[in-house]
Amino acid sequence: VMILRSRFLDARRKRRNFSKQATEVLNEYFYSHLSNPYPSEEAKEELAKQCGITVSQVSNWFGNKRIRYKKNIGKFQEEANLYAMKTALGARQ
Amino acid sequence: HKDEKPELDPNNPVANWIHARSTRKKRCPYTKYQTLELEKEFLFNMYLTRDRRYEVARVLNLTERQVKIWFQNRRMKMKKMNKEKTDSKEQ
DNA sequence: CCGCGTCGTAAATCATAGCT
DNA sequence: AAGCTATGATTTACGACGCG
Repeated sequence: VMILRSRFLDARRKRRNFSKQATEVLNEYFYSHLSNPYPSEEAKEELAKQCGITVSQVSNWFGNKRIRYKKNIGKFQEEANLYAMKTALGARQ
Repeated sequence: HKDEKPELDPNNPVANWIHARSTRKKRCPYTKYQTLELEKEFLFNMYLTRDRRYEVARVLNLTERQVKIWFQNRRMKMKKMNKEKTDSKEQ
């Protein structure tokens, strides 16, 4: 318990980038809902659980992602194609 | 197919997103002094009376609308902080 | 109908983690 | 190691909707 507690406090003191896997999950949702990338509260909770982050952090991530994507779609084209392909392959099974 | 969304323009995915109106005032960060005074007022009471709002706005050179919105945002911030505190407490 | 409440968000900005 | 950029968080400002 103390370990978990101190880990939480440390995490607040020092921001860490999210794990590769977490970012993967968030990007998959983002690009597979590109025409409406606004997860419901329930969807946010599910994403938070999958990513091991809080719902607030999921909201922050989507807010940042939407505005940064919109501001420079070209920069994200490669990433968009990658995840589009990923979900297309995933949909086959 | 599971295309339940009426995709209007596949070439412009952003078209359907929420966009701020062009008339929206650009965000203008408040000074340390303004923020400090607003925090002091918030400590005094989380909700403004009409004449406190007028007075705070006058002293800080903000509009009454800005002061009103600052308090609204500040209450939401407090709520978020409380939630995080209680969330970490249980288990 | 008004005015202020919350909720969710846009957009700008802040802070700094982590590359190059 | 320094500088730079990407990334997560926070700060203003609204739109949508609710209540009295």
